[in-house]
Amino acid sequence: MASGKRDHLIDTALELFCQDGFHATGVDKIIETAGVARMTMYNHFKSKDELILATLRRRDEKFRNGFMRAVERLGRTPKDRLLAIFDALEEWFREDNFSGCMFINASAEFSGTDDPIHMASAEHKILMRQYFKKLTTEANTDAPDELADELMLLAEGAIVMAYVAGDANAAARAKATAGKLI
Amino acid sequence: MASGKRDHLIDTALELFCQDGFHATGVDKIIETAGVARMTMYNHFKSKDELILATLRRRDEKFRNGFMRAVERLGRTPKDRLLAIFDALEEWFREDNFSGCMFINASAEFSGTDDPIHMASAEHKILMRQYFKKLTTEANTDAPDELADELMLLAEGAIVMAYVAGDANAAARAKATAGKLI
DNA sequence: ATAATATTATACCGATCGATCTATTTATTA
DNA sequence: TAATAAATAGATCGATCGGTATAATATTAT
Repeated sequence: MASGKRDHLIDTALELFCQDGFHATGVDKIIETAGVARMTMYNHFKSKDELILATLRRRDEKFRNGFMRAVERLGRTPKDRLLAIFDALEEWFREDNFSGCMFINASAEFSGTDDPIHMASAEHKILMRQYFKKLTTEANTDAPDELADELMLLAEGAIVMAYVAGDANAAARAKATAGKLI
Repeated sequence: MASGKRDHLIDTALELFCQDGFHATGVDKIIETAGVARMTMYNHFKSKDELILATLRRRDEKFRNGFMRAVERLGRTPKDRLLAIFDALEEWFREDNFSGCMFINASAEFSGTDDPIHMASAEHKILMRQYFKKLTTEANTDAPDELADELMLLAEGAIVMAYVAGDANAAARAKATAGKLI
């Protein structure tokens, strides 16, 4: 069980980073919450930034997998799944610990385009767009590329409105708008 | 000129907060960059959070004014101005110091819905939406409320894609999508 | 000119930041 | 059981954090 501590550290940091942000979450709090010695953390991660990158990788993996499963659950046919995107968003927004998109938040704190953390966030968005394109392609839409871009804009817009403006109906409105475009 | 120092402090902090974020920007750096004594800052602002709130108020004022003037410049008729929204976004995205939406970034660092800073960010988005509704109403569109919401989703989505994913064409694609909805 | 106000520089506070070192103990594996 | 690796607690580091106290200096208005 060599990686048990490492996994636990990532999960703990993931939760704290989502709750309070990256700069606002100190290493002390992470290791104390994880119940792990300080050097254990620095054995697994060269620096706090490396730990942040590890949490982003895990979040991307967990989030995208969960999102894809939600879309498949909420939409039976390939065409239904295009709109199910926004039902999945709705479920996400209504989670009691919803704290926006971790990657948008990470980009906000690490603004440099060349910053590895910012780049990891960009990569996540690109992967989400790829998934959207897969959905539009499987649904046999004309111009699947264009539609994927449009769905992406609506989805990201809904995330911002839900989180920043506290708009609980953002997902539903984005869904209605997507319906017009499909 | 009692408020000269205060204004200068706000402008300086505004720039630094946009560049590096809120938690990452220390009070020391702000006063040093502004060329102002430490106590001068604490005479005008009770705390760093108060200074942050002041910068957000100024940013909201400056940004919305600038945005409205850009829309009027880029679109002659009320109907043109609906699409000019996205030309204004395009200009913004192409600024060399573009660092995303300050209010989205602020929400990322101050996640509590009841946090004054988060609430100020929410207010900005609400005011932007109100402006969009004014535009859709003046353009005599049917369902101006609904269209304003849709334009808002597209605009926010474009901001995220431009900043996080570095998508330079996000504004243009949002514009094309808006064209279908109008 | 005088009184009130604003701004200055500097020292200081306790707390926390990220990170390193050491020495000891606990697990794992050979 | 012996050798190896992982994890522990705790001290320590220099730097920075947000915020305060003080006393001298400018500025402003009466």
